[in-house]
Amino acid sequence: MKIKEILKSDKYGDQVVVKGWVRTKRTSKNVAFIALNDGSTIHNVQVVVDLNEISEESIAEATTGASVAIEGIMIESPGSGQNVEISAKKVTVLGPADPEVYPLQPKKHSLEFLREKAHLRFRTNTFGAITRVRHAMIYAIHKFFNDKGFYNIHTPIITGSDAEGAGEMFRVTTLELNNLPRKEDGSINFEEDFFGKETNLTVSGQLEAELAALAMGEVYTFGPTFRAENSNTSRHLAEFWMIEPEMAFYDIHDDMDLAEEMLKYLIRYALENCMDDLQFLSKRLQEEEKNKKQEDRAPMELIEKLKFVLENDFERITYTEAIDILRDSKPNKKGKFQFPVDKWGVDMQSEHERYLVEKHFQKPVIVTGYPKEIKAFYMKVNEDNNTVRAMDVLFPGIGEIIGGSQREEKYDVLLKRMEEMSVPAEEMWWYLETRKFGTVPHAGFGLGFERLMLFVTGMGNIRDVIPFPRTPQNAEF
RNA sequence: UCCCCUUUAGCUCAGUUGGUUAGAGCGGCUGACUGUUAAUCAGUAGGUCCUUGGUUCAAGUCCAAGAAGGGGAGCCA
Repeated sequence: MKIKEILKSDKYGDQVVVKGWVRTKRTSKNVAFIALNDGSTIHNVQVVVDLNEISEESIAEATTGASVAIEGIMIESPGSGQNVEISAKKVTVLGPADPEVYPLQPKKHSLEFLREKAHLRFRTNTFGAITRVRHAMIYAIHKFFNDKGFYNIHTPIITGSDAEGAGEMFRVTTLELNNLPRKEDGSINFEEDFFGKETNLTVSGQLEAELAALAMGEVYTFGPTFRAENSNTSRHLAEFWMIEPEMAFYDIHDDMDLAEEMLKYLIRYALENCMDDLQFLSKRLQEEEKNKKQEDRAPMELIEKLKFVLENDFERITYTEAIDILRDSKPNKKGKFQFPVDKWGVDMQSEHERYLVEKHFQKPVIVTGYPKEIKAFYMKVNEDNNTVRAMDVLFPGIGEIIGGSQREEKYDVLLKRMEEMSVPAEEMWWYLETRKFGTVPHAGFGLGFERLMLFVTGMGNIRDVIPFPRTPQNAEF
C-alpha cells in the first residue's frame, strides 16, 4: 500500500504491507520509531516497533537510507504529529545502507552538495517534492492542450538544418573523429557520414511544428532541446525540455491570450494538485530567506506569489513603451543600469526586464513589437516595416519564460527577410513551400519547461528542477 | 566566454598580525532513557586544511598557476 493512501485512511485495525526507504529511526528501551517514505507523498508514515516483540537486533540495519518492507496494522496514533501509524508485526530489511558511508543524513543538505549526489537526491524531501510537481506539470501541459483540441507532434531530435537560428548546436555524427574523411580541398566529406550530410541535435521544433499546424490547425511539441552555448547561469541548461504550440489562424493577440491562459492553467493545476509539496517548498524557501538581507528577500511567499499571478492580468506593453518607461526610470537617470537605455532599437538586458517586472509593474509583463533587427527571420513584419510581431513573456525572478511571435506568412516578405539575415533559403525550401501553397496567418511560442518549474517551485537554480542537469563541463549520471 | 566569491572532519562552517598536539555544531559509533517527531543525555572515533610550485627558521594562514563549486553578465527558453 502506498504511504499516501495510508495517511488518508482511517481504517484502523487493517493489516497493511508498506515498502519504502527509512528516513530516520529513533529507539528507546521498549519501542523504536521508523519514519518511512516511499515517494508517493512528502509525508512519512511512522512505523512503531515494539522491542519486546521484535528484537532491536533484527532492525539494526534499518538505518537512514535502507529499504524495508513492513507488515503491520494501521492504528490511530497516540502521539501528536500524525493521525495514523503502523504497528509493525514484521520488519524486513531489503537493502541496508551503511550509515558510515551513506551520504544523506537526516539533516539539511546544501543544494550544491545534493547536485553532486544527483543519483540519491530523489530521496530528499526537496527533490521528492520537485519530482512530483514536475510530473504534475508535464501531465497538465498535455491535458491543457488535449482539452483544447491541440495535437501533440513529435518533431525530429536530429536535424539536418542549421538554420533554426537559436544558438550553438551539438554535432551528431558517426564519423571516426580521429580519421575524418576529407574532400580534395581538405574539408570534411560529410557525404560519408550517417545521413550523408551535416546533422545536429535540434535547438527548436518550431519550424516542423509550423508545417503540422498548416494542416492540423492547432498543434504543440513537448520535447528535449539542445543548446551548445557555453552558458553558465542558474537559468540555462544544455539539454532542456520545451513546449512549442503552433496555431493556424492565430494572430499575435490570440498568441498572447493562449500563453497567458496556459501559464495560469498550469499554476492553478499545481495549486489544486500539489499543495502538500508546494507548502513544503514554501516553508523551505522561507527558512532560506531568513538568512538573506531584508532588501534581497522575496516580497511574497511561494503560494501567495502563485495565487497573485493567477488573479492578475499580465501587463501588455510594446517594446516602444518599455523603452520609454526604462528611459524615464529612476535607475536609468541615476546611472544605476550597467547598460543605460538611451535610444530606441537597443536590446533589453536582464536588468531592464527585471526592472519592468519586479519594480515597475510588479507582475508578469508581455512585451510586443520589437525592432526587427534584434529578432528572428520568421517573425511577421509589421506595417511600419520596422518592428515585428514578437512577444516575450517576462516573469519575476526568471526573466523570459516564453518567447513567441506571429509568423511571417507572406512568401516574398519571408524570402527577403531570410536573405537580409543570411538564412540559407535553398536549404529551407520545405519551410518556404508552406507559404507558397495555402499559406495562412499563424503564430506560436516556446515555453522553457524548466523555467516554468523554477517559478512554480520557487527554486533558484535550474539545475535543481531537472533530475540530471546537463551543463558545460558536466554530464555526470 | 568575462567579472566577483568560495574550497579546512561524512555535512555546515570557525580558525587572530604566519608560530607548538587544527576546532565547533550536526551526522556516525557505544551506552543510558516507558511513545519519539531533525527525540534527549553521556562518552567516543574521525583531517592529503582542493592540487602543484614558490617565499620563510616556520604556511590552513602570504604569493603564483591550475582545478572544482557558487553568484552575476552575455546568449537564450
